[in-house]
Amino acid sequence: MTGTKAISNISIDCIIFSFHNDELHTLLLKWAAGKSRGEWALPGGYVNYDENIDAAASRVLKIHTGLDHVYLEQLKAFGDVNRYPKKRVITITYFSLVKYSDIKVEASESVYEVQWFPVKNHPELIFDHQEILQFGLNRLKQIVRHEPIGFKLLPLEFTLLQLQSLYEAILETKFDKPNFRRKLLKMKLLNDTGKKQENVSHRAANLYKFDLNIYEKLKDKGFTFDL
Amino acid sequence: MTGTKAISNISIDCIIFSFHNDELHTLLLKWAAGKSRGEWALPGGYVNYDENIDAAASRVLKIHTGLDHVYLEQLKAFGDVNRYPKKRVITITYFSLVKYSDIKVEASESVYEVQWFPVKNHPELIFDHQEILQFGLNRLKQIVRHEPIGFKLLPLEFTLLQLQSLYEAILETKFDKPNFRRKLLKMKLLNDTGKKQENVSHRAANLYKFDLNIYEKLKDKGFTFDL
DNA sequence: ACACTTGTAGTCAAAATGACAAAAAGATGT
DNA sequence: ACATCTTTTTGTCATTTTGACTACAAGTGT
Repeated sequence: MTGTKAISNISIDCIIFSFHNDELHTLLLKWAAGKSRGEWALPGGYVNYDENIDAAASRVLKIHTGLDHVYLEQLKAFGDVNRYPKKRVITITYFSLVKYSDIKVEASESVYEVQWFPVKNHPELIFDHQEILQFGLNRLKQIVRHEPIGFKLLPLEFTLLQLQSLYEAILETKFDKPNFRRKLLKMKLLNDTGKKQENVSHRAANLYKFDLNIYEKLKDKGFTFDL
Repeated sequence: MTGTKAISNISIDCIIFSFHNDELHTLLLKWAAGKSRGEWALPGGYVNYDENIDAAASRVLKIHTGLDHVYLEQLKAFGDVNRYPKKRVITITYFSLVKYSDIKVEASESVYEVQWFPVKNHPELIFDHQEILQFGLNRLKQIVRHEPIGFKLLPLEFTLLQLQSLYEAILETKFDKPNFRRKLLKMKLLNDTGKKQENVSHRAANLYKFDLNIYEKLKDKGFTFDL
């Protein structure tokens, strides 16, 4: 409470998910200073006294990705006594879904090394961050099946196969292509843009757009997105 | 850090759900001392320095219900700057599902008045507790549809109609009786106890028991409980 | 014996699902 | 220009699931 504005025992950690190369990725950073130099960790920071925790999470996210106004949702508070070795710190974790193309990873401060890692193949993480990431993955699996948020990981316009690959990566299953297409189109949540894929060496697929408005309307009428 | 073991800026609040009289209820308590005397609130308390947050939640739950080893899950951390008027306190909320018959409400300390209220008709709550309760209700709606936890609100042995009423209360819908029965029985998660209802002035219904073991096995094989 | 209440079984058309087959649309190479 | 290859897109079909009912069964209470 002297010069610092930060609350010393409450931190924020963010899992930042993106999807590219047919794999789900998460953004990790390597500490360049202090005792934990060289260790990989989730992006994080402390909550300030005059700052709501959601605002703190947004700030942390912005610092590390440059992004604002992104999907960001609280995951869980982790507060085991010894989760942080130096002192008792409870961390409130968030997870965020971003479009890979929106982020330029090299733009971060020089103190950190920042890198995307496939969630199925990433370096060891510091403290309880591995547990946090695992929890986030499970939560993502849950949510993605019952709410149409997968779209936030894709470009605005996408093909049905991209969408399918996304779900296959997250849910760790395979779908039948014609059936997946049928199911999604029947929901009427996708708008045909009329455009087609470009620069592919085969028949170009149609590009679709997710229509949030329609979804909101259907939801009011009792519709629930499922799988 | 002098005489008190409590961390002064991190609290716990619990939503305790139970089901009776065909309605979902939550346990509230009235403060008997201090500035907020006479106001209704969710059961809560502070986290101790040497205590994991989950343990703190269990302790709080036990203090107010006498119950141990109950379904208890973290809901969300609430941390708006001004949520608590006196100072900056972040509260980590939990929700619990208990069997009504397991709890004797009058057993609590004399400083509090403790009472069950239907979630659709309860007094005004202090601070942001109304928001917390609302969030908990929504979360319950979500979870109950995709995981078989509704059973934790019922006696060990229950009739299909009790189960149906429970779901109707939580989800705020009506189901067709024969269809609901068909669906649930097809899941094979209910064991017929052979016993029947007693002391009812009509045909006695069969009593069933939820089989957690079978559920775990099916889940491993990819089964998901749905609605 | 009768009505009354609630539980339980069964019917039936419509919709959804899962497993395919086949046609269509480009791109590429000869 | 043509055949070939790849991926998209459209269809088919048997099976399962759903939703809306009807009918029957088992008890109570009069």
